[in-house]
Amino acid sequence: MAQRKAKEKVTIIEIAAAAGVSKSTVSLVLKGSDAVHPETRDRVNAAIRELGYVYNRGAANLRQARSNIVGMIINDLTNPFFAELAVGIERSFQSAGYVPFIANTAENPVRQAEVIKLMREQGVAGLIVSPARGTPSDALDGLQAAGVPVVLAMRRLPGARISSVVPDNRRGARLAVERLVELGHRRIAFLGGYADSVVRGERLEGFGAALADAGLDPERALNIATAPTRDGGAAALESALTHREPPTAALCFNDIVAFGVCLALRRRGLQPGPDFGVIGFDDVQEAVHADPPLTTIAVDSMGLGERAAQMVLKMIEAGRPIVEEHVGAVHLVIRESCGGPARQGMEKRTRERRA
Amino acid sequence: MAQRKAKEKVTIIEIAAAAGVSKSTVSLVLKGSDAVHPETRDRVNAAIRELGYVYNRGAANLRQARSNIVGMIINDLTNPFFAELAVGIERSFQSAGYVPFIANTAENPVRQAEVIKLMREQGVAGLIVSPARGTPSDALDGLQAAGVPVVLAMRRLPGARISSVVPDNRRGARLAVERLVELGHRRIAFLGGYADSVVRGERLEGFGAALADAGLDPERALNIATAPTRDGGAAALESALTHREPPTAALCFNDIVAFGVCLALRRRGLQPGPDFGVIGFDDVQEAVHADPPLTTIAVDSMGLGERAAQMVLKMIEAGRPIVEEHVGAVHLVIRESCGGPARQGMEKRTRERRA
DNA sequence: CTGAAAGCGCTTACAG
DNA sequence: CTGAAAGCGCTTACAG
Repeated sequence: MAQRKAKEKVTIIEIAAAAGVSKSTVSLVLKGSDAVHPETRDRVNAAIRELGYVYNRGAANLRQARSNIVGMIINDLTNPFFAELAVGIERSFQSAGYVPFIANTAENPVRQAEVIKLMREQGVAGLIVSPARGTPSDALDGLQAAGVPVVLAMRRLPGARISSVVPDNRRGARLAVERLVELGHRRIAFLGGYADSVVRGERLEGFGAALADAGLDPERALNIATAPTRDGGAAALESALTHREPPTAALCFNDIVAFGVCLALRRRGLQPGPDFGVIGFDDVQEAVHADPPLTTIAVDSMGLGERAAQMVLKMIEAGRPIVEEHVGAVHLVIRESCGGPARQGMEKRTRERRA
Repeated sequence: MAQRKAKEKVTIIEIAAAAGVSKSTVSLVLKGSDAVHPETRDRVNAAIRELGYVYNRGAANLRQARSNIVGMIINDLTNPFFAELAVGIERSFQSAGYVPFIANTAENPVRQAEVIKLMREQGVAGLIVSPARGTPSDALDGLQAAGVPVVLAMRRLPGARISSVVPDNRRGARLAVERLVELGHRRIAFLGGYADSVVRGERLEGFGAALADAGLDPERALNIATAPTRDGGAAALESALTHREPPTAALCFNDIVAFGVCLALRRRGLQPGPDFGVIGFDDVQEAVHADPPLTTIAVDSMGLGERAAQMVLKMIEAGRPIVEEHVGAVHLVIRESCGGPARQGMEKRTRERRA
């Protein structure tokens, strides 16, 4: 019995006794109230140090009926793009005095449901979720109905009335197409990504709109859906090139797909850039080191994470749900994979924030 | 007041009333006790569903004096190598019925100390930490003394009596050197990584021992410490090549450094592999897609994560600290960057587990 | 500025 | 198999 824990747990009662005050006073000191005499405060703090007191947040939260823990649920933590989102979120919450907990769903909606339940049982004050693929649009309804602030990050849930923070996918795709058109391309394909992905839908929309604005027919543009992987990208390119009117350039669903496209291109002896224009999406860390360095649409995932956290914080403060959609700015980072001169300046601007 | 939360919180008291039983019975149902009459159980469960009851883990943990939350503290979540570790840990804990929470320290020992404190206040039943660079060896002493199971992952803390799960760095380095020697190299350098890193020390030890076994003088081998980054790798290579007796191959501190070395090599018109042997360490996801595909030492980070979780679980169950060191197997993955024929078979074996 | 008392939502013996 | 009572470690009015 005594060996279970090295020490008995010390509570505010012991602290109160040691400092010669009441529990209430200790509690006030703990929360930094200035209604306590400085000398008393020092005495209490000394006792806390001496006895090795550890604050019990569970007990505090129970009484307070509000917790300082917030959660974030991420679809794929091994993907640096989402890991950065998580880090941005974490940072904002931490500096606001909240305790952020991260959970990973590995793109599994079932696991996601479990994690949501757990977070709720843990009494989170708010939640940010980057939903797993295939998340039903009512997955967060229970939480919302219970008054827990929720915001969606990176991926919207069609049909759900939930705040979201997503990059401007349409505009990003448009910027890419405009660049390609500027370089003289007329047959531009959209390559890779699952057909049912909401994000892909948005990117495809921007793609089509930009094509139309350039006087090109979106209907005739090749649109090939595949897994959002390197292999998927390679397969998409192969398929595109067998077309009777093969494209001369492509906007890829994301950078990973673009890497696959470049790979397949080189396998065929074609050089990404001069021989076939390739533009990615996301500007993952690898993009700048790829061969050739990838032209892509930069999405500031860490910044979006911070924004999402701020939205949750705002709702917690307001004490009521606020539904708002934040669409984050994106910009074209010109490197070498789309042909034309690489402009070092733009690339620097994006990368420096990492340091 | 009524608008703060959409619903009043429903507790087991309401459930008990609705089901016509006492609180205790509801509690038993909640924990799946089989001492409750099936019919009663169903009645309680129905009430739970109808009233939208949410279990309050904080309250439960308070009374139980044991919690089901476990924590993991990761030095750099944006590094996929560590993200995979986290995912492995999470998976094991989850299937054991624990609620794992992840926190990121961004290699900052100060932040790490805060996070440790927070986790402790939250009442974690156990903790896994992949320590930030520069973590003092007594950083976890408080937790340990309080009887909280702790295990170190990936990085040991010299001088601390804490369980750890780390890859076999010495053996990995040895395998790499043996391969290089086998390919005919005699002047082999060790490139990159911070000089004060414990991991680097271990890898360097294996490097030296293997050199000695091959009849080469470890003292004469070039050993250049730099930041563990691409730039660091490139700089290390440049510096190595200016040496009066330049190496013909290198074992790099990790894969990222190796990428930098390859980059610098190509910049000089040298081809990694045929012209200069390069071996990395870790086998990050990028390694297989690099140009050329990187020969490296595979470290199963997800597997190490699972192992670390099991150790924590074991300690929780035992109710007392157990100090043990697990050294995870590593193996050489031969690709193209070290010259010689690439053996596809071996590579496959490593990669398939990801799927 | 400080103290006594009640209560947050559960679990845990202990009766029955 | 079920119920009444106490208690986990805090915070919160409310007195003084």
